[in-house]
Amino acid sequence: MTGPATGTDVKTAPESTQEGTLDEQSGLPVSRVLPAYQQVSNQLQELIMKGTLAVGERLPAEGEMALQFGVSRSTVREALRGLSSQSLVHTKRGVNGGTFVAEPNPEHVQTYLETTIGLLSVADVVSVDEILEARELIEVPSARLAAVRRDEDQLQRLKATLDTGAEVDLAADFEGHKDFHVAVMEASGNRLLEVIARPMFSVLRTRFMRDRASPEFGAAVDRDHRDICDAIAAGDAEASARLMHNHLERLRSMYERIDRVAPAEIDVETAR
Amino acid sequence: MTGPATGTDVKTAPESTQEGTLDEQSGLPVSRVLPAYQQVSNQLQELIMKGTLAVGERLPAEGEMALQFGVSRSTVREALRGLSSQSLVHTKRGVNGGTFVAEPNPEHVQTYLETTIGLLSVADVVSVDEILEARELIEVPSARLAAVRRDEDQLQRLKATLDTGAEVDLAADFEGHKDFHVAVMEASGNRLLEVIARPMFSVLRTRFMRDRASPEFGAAVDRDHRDICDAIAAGDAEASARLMHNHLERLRSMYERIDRVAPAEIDVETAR
DNA sequence: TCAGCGTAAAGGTCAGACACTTGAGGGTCA
DNA sequence: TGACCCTCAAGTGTCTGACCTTTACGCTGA
Repeated sequence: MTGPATGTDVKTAPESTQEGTLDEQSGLPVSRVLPAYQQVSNQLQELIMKGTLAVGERLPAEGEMALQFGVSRSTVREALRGLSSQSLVHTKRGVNGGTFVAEPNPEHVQTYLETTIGLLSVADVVSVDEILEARELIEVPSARLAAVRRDEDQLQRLKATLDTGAEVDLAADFEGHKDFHVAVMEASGNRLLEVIARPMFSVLRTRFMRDRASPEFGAAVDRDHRDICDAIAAGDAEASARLMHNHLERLRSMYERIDRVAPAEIDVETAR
Repeated sequence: MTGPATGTDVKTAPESTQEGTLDEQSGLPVSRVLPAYQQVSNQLQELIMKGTLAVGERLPAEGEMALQFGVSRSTVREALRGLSSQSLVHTKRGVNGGTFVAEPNPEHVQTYLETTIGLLSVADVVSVDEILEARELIEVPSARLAAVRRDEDQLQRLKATLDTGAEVDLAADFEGHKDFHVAVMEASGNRLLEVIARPMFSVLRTRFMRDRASPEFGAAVDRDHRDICDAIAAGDAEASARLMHNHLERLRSMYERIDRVAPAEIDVETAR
């Protein structure tokens, strides 16, 4: 079993700890000792990152870890809460319950990025323009890749996001619009890009509600989507990229119009 | 003041809670009630995201929150640990200490992404190829943007990453290589892209150690950097993009060669 | 064979106590 | 008057030890 904690008494190790802030001989606002829960958390995180604790492996029970680290169970629990909110571990109750090393999961990353980019955006650390630009940088080449790589399955799913016809209600329609872009990302065959791009959609969608968009606009968006889909289906990489570019330009102009009318109206739900 | 917690007794609200897993009528592995610390954490997070709790604002003391939420202090602390490990809050000890809503900070996001992408990579959820591809998608247009947007300051910093001459030791040299790419990202003027791209550098650097690269290779890399820098200085967008593309191709071929020799050797520190 | 029950292991929660940090305010001395 | 030190209090950090809740597993009896 080789318990993960190597009997390192946490308390007796306040030597070379570094904090989130500056340190290094300018020692002004830095308290030399990290809280015990931080140290425990760091040590466990390191063990996980190094692979010493394999994915899926069960950590010792909280009480045992407390003994091994030489701290109380509460301290261990606080450390664990931090790790679990980073999705590095997850816990199960009951017999055969315990704390397990979580398998890395893109969805968690997306959730995190969504809230974080959202916060960066409302705090104006990054502007909507920057998000739009980043989105374009990623989505245009993605469309190009999708045209070349998409398999039959992905193409079907892509088409399915358009198949809602014209008679469905607006809400579902706009959900479909988002799904379209997600489907393109998926067809691009690069999961990392997908993980990064999806949160951007969400943030933009949250910042601008769809209700501002006119029906004609919605129709234009729909047409764009169909054109892009056709290009991807035909395997025409350049056309896909070009059409996606134009499409995003259209969206950008809409965002800008909305932003002029109601600058930075936050948290209103839905939009494209 | 309006305490953030609206007196909602956590315990009396196990109704429509949803868990991270499935729910919705397939109720097999889902326990209906979220742990109290989760509920507290969720409520606080919502207050922060909605802006009800402003950035920099101080939350009530742990004991007070415990009263307001109707839970024990330990439960509140566990909730807080989760939030603080997501960098949503931070705590300070001493008089005038407490828990404060953290201002969104790109560095935290980068740290998180670095560990996460690293894990996704070693777990083979995303391949090195995908990271390289994503990097290229982001860095090539970034070079293009940098050529157009860079101000004098950024240009100086960019040049500074090259100025190490030829006589410095290898380690510093390779640090400089990384700095070069960071400087290009910075000159692109899009902080979101920077936040996303930097962790990719780090992950790649961690997966491949520099020692495998021959000296001639290092020289070639250096030449590439200088050429790119010149193009950016000249404001030649297309040349910048093209040169960056070629440069990344060169790097990719190196990564591939290394990977053939020593597939997936992890955590050896340094590389380009 | 199978339903039902009991049990024990492990996480979840609580209460209360004490230790440690650190800014503020006041007092002292030059 | 001004610099320094001391003390105090608020608030986080940590510990202890108890009890509750969840849940897989195995035993028991029909």
